[in-house]
Amino acid sequence: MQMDERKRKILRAIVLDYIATAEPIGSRTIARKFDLGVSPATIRNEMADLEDLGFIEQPYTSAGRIPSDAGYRYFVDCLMDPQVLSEEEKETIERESTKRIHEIQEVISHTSRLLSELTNLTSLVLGPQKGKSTFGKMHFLPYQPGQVIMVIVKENGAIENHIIDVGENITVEDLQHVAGVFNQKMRGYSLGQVKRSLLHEIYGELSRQRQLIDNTMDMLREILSDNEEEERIYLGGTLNMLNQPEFRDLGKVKTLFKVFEENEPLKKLLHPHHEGLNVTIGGENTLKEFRDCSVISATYKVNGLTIGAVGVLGPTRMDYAKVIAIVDFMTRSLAEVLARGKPRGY
Amino acid sequence: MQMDERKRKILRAIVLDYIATAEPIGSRTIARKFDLGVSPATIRNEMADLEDLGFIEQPYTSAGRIPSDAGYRYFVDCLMDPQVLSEEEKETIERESTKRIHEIQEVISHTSRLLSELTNLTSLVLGPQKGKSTFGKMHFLPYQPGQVIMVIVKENGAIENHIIDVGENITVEDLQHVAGVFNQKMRGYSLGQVKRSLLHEIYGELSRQRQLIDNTMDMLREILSDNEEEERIYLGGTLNMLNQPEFRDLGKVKTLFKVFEENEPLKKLLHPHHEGLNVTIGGENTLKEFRDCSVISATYKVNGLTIGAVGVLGPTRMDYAKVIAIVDFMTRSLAEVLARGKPRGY
DNA sequence: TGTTAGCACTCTCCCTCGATGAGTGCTAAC
DNA sequence: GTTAGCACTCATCGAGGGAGAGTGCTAACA
Repeated sequence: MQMDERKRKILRAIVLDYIATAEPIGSRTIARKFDLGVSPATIRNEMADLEDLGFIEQPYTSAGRIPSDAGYRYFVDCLMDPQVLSEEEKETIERESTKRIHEIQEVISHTSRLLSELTNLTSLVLGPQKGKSTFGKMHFLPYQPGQVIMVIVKENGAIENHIIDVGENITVEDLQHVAGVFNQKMRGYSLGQVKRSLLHEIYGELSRQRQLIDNTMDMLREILSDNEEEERIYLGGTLNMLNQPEFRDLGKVKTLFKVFEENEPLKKLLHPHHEGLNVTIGGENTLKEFRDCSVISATYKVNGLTIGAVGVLGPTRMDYAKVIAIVDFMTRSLAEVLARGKPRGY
Repeated sequence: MQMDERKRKILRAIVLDYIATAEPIGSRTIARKFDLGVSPATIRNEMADLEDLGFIEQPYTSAGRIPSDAGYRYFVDCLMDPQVLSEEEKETIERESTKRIHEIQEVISHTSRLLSELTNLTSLVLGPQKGKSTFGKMHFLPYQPGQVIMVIVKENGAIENHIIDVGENITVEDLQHVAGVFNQKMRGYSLGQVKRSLLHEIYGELSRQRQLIDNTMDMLREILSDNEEEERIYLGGTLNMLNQPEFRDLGKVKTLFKVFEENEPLKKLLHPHHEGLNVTIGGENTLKEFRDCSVISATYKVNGLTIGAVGVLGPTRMDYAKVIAIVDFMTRSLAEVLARGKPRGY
């Protein structure tokens, strides 16, 4: 048995209606709502075929049909009318993206909020991967007696400062000397790359300031370690899930929200199978908690380099066309923002 | 009608049982579970009195009784056995608090997590109020061509850095001069306090670096404005609410979680009526969303100065004795941690 | 051969009804 | 003042039945 034009039309009708109403739909209703020019009986026959093909299923005997994961997949791949955003929506996104932005955090939280507001679903945003956390330059500034501020500029432009104890009898010259040696020896290295020999050299040149060096190295270790914290995924609009009829069950809500508190599963959800836009439907998700959910995700690039991803999580019964359009537009807008005014910190 | 010893015993039994089971309790069950030496009928009479006094109520005719807000209040004020934490619990808290802590953020998130884990309720933590954000000292460091890093040390010890554009033709001497003037004129002032005359002076002395001054002032305005962001309340264990039978209703969950997303209502919840430990029961909360909830909150001090507050939010039917003990112990532990190794940023 | 009308059948949903049981308030006896 | 007895109330639960939506099958039709 093969798909023909009429079967396609009927499948399309079923998916569209189910997305809109969340109710199983029967042959009679299809005939009434969608003008297919055939009687309910004919539609019934076709529906039996579509069920054999695995595209639709019945929650129970003599209920209407609902799309299966495969049905949604076929719909997304072959049946869906690509949608363009309304001017209003485009404007909302662009208005946000023209705001001046200082910190990468702000970009992420804006994006996340916008995505969830526009889709009424939950948004996932993976910020730009930090550039390699390699040592750029170091400065010391006076702070309290016995303490100095160590300012580290990484090669990716991020700046961090920490206070370190130096003891009372360190002079400004000592500090300048230490900073000078570090700046000369360590530029471009991450801490993992600092070889023993290099350490040796540093300790050799700075034997007098032993304790200062130790403290400095401790801090550097912390700052330059590729902190996995950075890969945190930002969630937005989790409460929107509560509005979905498929989450009327408190147990489901609980397991879902529990997963939201962890980072790893979300990362898995967002990590793309390939570059560009991904649609993952229901059981295609590896995690069983999300077998009723779909994810539309997309990576974004700056200067031809993929640096992050955004996504939208919703029930399998989501408005794919619309969400895809939003995610697509959003990644473009985001890439633009990042390319234009490179915010600090990545 | 007055409370007597037997009425007190019965009220205590009702509250204790309802806290444990979340089920209305009847005279027969009280007689069976609690050995009061009187028959159910006697208890019934007393319960009628307690209802007249407003301490208990019936969800519907011929159901058992449950404590009213006033009943809980009487219980907390007069009937409750103060509880001491188990050694195990004390140890858990103290183990956490001996960890070395760098950032105030970490202290807050630890506290929040611990509180919600120990109580199985939702925790609220208001971090130490930042000290006055007055200008301490300023440094400039080289960054990119045309940009410098401005490092601001506030008088409360917090350090922030920002990048500002300076144009190509600024020399190191110019920068030093600017920093010098600011350091001399502005120490100890918050931005609101910078008088026109002072600004005048600064502009007068630095007329050559007009643009740099403008940019610097912009940044300072941002950094020194008493950012209300700082007063954010940290929530922990919000999901614990889902385990409470009183939130089996999805509608309630939704409104509750919606409030959780805002800051102002939570602040109101936590802001103490008086120093030390506060118990706010049900309708005593001003917000209607929390009329089924109670809050145990407490302020904490460092050097005799109240600097923040923690709290636990749960259904009115919570184990007051235990939660009070935990919150109390926690604030002490927190004060200790903060007094010992003063983390940066407040 | 594909399409359609008719029809019996199935299954959920919702309402009603009665039994059950917990708990009460009242009364009268102790 | 306390207690036993009793009639009464009301939520909960399960069974039963009607309504309604939808199906699959069959036979007639183009």
